[in-house]
Amino acid sequence: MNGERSTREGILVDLLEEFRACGFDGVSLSRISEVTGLGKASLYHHFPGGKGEMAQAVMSLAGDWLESHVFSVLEGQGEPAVRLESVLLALEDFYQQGRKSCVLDVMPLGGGPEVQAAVKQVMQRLLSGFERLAHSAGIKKADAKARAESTLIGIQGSLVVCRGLGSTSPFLNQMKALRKSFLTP
Amino acid sequence: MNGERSTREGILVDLLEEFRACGFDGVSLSRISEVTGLGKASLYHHFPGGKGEMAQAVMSLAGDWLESHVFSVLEGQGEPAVRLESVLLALEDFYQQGRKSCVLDVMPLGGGPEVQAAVKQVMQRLLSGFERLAHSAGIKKADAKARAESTLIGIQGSLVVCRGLGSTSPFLNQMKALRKSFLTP
DNA sequence: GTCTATAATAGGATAGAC
DNA sequence: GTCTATCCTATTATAGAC
Repeated sequence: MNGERSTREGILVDLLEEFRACGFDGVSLSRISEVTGLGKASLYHHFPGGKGEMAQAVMSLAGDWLESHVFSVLEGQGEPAVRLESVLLALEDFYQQGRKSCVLDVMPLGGGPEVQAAVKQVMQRLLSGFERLAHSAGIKKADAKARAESTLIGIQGSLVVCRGLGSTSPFLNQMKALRKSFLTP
Repeated sequence: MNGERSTREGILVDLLEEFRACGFDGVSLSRISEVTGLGKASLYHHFPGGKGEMAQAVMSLAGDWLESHVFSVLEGQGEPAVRLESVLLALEDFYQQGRKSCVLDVMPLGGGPEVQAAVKQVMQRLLSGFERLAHSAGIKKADAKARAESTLIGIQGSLVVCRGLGSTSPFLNQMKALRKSFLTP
């Protein structure tokens, strides 16, 4: 159960944790009822659309978080190296050094068309954001695009491998590699 | 429904497709009954342990496939470049150029301890196999280890991104990158 | 080995009182 | 806004005939 009980925002924090830990199909309303401390009927008061709406709201929350911690930095101004470091620190925090899975990985299966559309949109924005960061550091367009794709792949893949191995080092190694080579010509 | 109907092997091929498309929690026995053309009771004849045993059997099938198409090559003899190409072709076929998800990604969530152990074991074997291939091409141990990890991450990550974007190019780009740089000093 | 039928449970969702 | 109680359906699983 979260600190901010009973507000939609407080519930959403719990929902995000559950959904990214178990995936859409792996989360049950009974379980959500437990972790939030709210009865099922109360959950339907906050999310009349049921589990599907909860999933969409979680994607929306993740999108908001990315907006303020990642997109705004990637698409903003300032030293490329500083912006990169800021984004990587945010990601390390969000994924808890590789202990937590990514909603972009676990939500599409079973999540319905709206969730899948949200996943696609977020991935595209991440790609263009990283591309822009690389480009603003003087890296040529085609190369910047390739680096952005490799970066998204590296984040997602390392989280998958961390989950499979029960280790955080693949993610941490990946972050290290990005620091070393993302902006290097 | 598969060609080899009613044999455990034939059923398993269908099971693999379902499980990797929907994940453990996303697959229902009704659905399995549909795609195999067998009644639920018949499924329990082949897999007395139910859904959990089916999942373990699928991991086992995937393991067998990897054994003959990937592990045996990575751990075998021959020109490194030839072995690499052989493995990459096998993977492109298995994942249908990026259209199919990997069980190592989608099965751990909900799959139970046995499935998770199988995932871990397979990932470790892939890591040591790719490391060995790199090492046999004259790449130093630490570098070979890092390349192996990046390779597994690249495969898993690109499949996640393909699924999210509804495109096969991330996976195909990743394969191209491996061909270009995995064995390059 | 496969079927029909059925049990037992869990899941998502709603009604209506407070 | 939250609760208890309930509904309906889907799900996993089994029994027993053929």
